[in-house]
Amino acid sequence: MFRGASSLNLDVKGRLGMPSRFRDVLLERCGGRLVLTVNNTRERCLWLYPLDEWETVERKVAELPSFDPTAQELKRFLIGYATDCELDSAGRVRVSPLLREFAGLGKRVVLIGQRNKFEIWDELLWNKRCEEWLQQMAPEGRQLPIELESISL
Amino acid sequence: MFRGASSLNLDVKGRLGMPSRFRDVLLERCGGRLVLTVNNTRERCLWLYPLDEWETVERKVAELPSFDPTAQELKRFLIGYATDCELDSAGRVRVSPLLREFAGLGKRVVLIGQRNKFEIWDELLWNKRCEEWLQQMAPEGRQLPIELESISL
DNA sequence: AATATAGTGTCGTTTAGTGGGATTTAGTGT
DNA sequence: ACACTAAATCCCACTAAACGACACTATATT
Repeated sequence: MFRGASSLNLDVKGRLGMPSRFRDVLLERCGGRLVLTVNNTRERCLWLYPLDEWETVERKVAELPSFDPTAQELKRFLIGYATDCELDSAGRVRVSPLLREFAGLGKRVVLIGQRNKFEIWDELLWNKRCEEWLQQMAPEGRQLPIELESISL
Repeated sequence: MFRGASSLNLDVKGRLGMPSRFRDVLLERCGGRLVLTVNNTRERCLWLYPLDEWETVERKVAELPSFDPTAQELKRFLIGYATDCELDSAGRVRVSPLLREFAGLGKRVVLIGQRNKFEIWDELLWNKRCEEWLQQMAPEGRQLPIELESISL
């Protein structure tokens, strides 16, 4: 399972070097074959899946009801933007201009491990969202969803 | 279980020496393998878990509902920033620049034992918050949550 | 007072991260 | 079908940061 944040930069050719701690795992698990797509749910970032994991996700999404507009859109974006890619000899993946544009990726990006996948954010955007999140959390009387009220970490 | 506060400093490379009283326990319990992440709930500090303990926490967080925005963000931060680390030969852990920045850690930090985990604070921030807490606790008629009303210390 | 040990700083080696050039491939127009 | 252009891929090289080992100092302990 993937975790941890890394601050990285896209080079002029749009390549993103995966942190070395993930390379061996990815090579062994799926031969370095990955799928890069967009996250169109609330946040503007990219999702990076190992190929095998992607395939189960894709199946799940494909099976959503065909007449629900929300499901349709999810399907259209998630599957529509999904791009196969492979780690090069230096452990990098290429991020196409289309995907870069969608997520507003500049030179500096942040890679966030999220268990079965990674999220890729523009660094400025990520920092901005961090600030917003922390401010939202601050108020004393904040209403928390029921599951969080009682969680102990 | 971990208790007690220590005032320590990060060296120029961002390494933090664990107080010796914890080293043997940590080595024995989880081979010195730890997970360092952010606390994004109201306070700005880092959390340091023994690997085994972290895994149960991660599982709890991962199981939160996927469509609740608050739970989503909790997951994004807690798991997103979680960094595996290991005690070096001198009993130190490296704190990445990203994590240092998030928690505003300067040279002087405070390590607080909190039973199943540690908290790591910038010392100045910690002192400031201590003052604030002490002042908040003072008022006589302060409203306590129901669970605290009846606790016996 | 002498010894041990915790805490911290420093040095040298390794490797991760990144940039750049050369070759190949694909796309486009004539 | 061929040529031309642009982009993608491969390969090598450089730099800076991470890692491991060692050393020093101050505090605590016998």
